[in-house]
Amino acid sequence: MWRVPVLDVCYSVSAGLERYAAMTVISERIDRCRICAIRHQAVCGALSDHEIQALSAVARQRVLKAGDVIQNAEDEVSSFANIVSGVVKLSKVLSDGRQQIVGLQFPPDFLGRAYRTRSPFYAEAATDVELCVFPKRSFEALMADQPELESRLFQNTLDELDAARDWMLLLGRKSAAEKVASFLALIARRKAPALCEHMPADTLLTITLPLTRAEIADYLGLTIETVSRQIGNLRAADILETGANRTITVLDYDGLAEAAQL
Amino acid sequence: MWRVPVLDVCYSVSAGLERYAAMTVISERIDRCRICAIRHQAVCGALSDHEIQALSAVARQRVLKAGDVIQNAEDEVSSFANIVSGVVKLSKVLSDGRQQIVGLQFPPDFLGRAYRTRSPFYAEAATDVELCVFPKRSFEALMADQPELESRLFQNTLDELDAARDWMLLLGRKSAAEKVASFLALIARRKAPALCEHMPADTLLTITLPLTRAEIADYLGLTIETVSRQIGNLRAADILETGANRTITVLDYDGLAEAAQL
DNA sequence: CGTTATGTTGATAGCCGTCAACATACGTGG
DNA sequence: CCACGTATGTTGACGGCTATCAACATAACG
Repeated sequence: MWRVPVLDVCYSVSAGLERYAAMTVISERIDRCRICAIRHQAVCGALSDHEIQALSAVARQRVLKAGDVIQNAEDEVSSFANIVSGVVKLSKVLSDGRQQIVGLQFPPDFLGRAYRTRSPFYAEAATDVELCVFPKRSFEALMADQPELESRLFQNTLDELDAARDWMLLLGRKSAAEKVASFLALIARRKAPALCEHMPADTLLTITLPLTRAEIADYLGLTIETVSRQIGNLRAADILETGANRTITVLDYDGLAEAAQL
Repeated sequence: MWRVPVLDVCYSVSAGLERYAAMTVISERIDRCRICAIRHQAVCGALSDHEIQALSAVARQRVLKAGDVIQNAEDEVSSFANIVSGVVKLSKVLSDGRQQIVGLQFPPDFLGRAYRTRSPFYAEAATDVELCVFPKRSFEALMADQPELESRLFQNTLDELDAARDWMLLLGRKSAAEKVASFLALIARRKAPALCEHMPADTLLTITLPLTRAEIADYLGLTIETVSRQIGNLRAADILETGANRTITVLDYDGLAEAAQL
C-alpha cells in the first residue's frame, strides 16, 4: 500500500569520484577552495586563507547523480560535506514503508553532524549533486581551534531547526491545496528571491522542480494523486503553467503565496 | 472554525518574580547554582565552579503558572533560560488561528536562541514552570570565553532538530491512532524511561499529562474530538486506564509502542 | 452551589487516500 | 532516428478517515 523506499541503490559514485581524483593534481587542490562558488556563503567562509588551504588539502569533490544514496539511516558517518550544487533530500521511513522527507538541502548547506557518529535519517541526491567532502577528523580538528567554524555550523543548525518547525506547521495544519502552494512558493523563492519580493506585472518565473511528484508527496505528507490534482487546480486558477521536464512557470506569485497561507 | 490562540494573556509572572527576588539575599544567590537540581544535566554543566558563581550572580529564578506566556512570536528576546521544572510548549499560529505546537520542552532544556534577536514562535508554560533566567548579554559574554558552553548549546539544538524531524514523520505520515499512541508513549518515556525499557508484567505506570486535550490536538495536528476518541479506543483495548485530573495509567507499554508504530 | 472550562460521545459531511485506467516522458537498444 | 519498455504524471470513481457540528457529562474553581 505504500511505496517501498529504494534503499538498495549502490554507491555508484565511487567510480566517478576516483576518476576525478586521478585527474586532480596537488596544485589544483590547494587552490580549489579559493575559486569555489560557495566559498563565502558556506561554513568554510569562517576560515582564513591559510586555514582554508589546510582544509583544501583534505577536501574531495564528489559528483552524484539523481537518486544516488549519500547515507542510509543508522549508517556510521565518517565525513562532512558542503553542497556545491544540486539538491539533497533527507528522509525518514516507517517500518511499513511510509516515508517522510524531513529536510531539503540546497547549496551552500552543510551535510553531516558534529557530536554524532550515526545518521538519524536517509540522505539521497534529489538532482545531480556536487559535494565537497571533508574527512570528519580533519574537519573536527580544524573546528577545535577555530571556534568561529563551530559557530557557523551552529547557526546553520538553527536555520534548519527553524525550517523544520515551519514545516511542522504545514504538515499538521495546512490543507492539501495550501501544502502544494507552499512547496511551489518555497522553490520559487529559492530560485529567484528578488523576483518573489516584488514581481513586475508581466514577468515569467520559470523553474524546474527538483523533485518528482512522489517526492513532493513525501515532503508534504500527501499522495502523488493529490499533488497532481492540486497543481492542476493552480493551473486552472491561472496562478501557474506547467511545461515538460518538471518545469512550471509562475504567473502570479502573490496568488501563489496567498493560496499557501504564507 | 479554529480556536483563536490566547495571545492576550498578560505577563502575570512579574508579580511573582519580584516577590521572589525580594526574598532572595546575595549569599543565597551565589550558591544557588551549586545546589541546583539540574546543575549537571543542563548547559551550565559545562562551567567550572568559579564560572558558575559568575552566572549565579546574574541568574534570576522565575516562577510561572500554567498558561503564562513566556514570549510572543516576533518578540525581542533579551534573556535565556533553563527549565528547572515543568513543561513549556512552543507553538506557531496561522493567520486564521490554526495552531501547531512545534516543540515541548522539559527540564533541563534550554530556552532562547543564540544569534537571533527575535523569537520565531510563541512560548507558553504548559504546566506550572520554574525557570532560571539569565540576561542574554551576560550569558553571551560567558559563552565567548567558554567554547564548551557553546558546544553544549549546539548539542542541545541538534537534539531539538532530531526531535522536530521525528515529529515531522508523525505529522505527515501517521494515522490519528498512531499519533495519539506516540504522544502517550513519549510522555511515558519521559516519566519513567527505565520502566518503559522493560516493564514487569504487573506494573502500573501512572502519569499526569502535561497538556489539555486541545493542546494535545495542536501537538498532533488533530482535533480534540479525535484525540478523545483515540484515547477511548486505547482504553477499550486495555492498553491504558484513565483517571481524573489528566492522569492515565499505562497497563501495556509494549502494546502502546506497537500502536504508535515506534 | 453555580459557573465556566474541559472532556466525551454521536451523527453527518467532506477532504483526501485508494484503486484503476490512461497519457506522456524518458532511456535504451536496434 | 525510431521502436519499445519503463518510469512518471494525469484523471476519474469511490470509500474511509477525520473534521465538523451538536448535545451532554464531568471536573475545576470561586
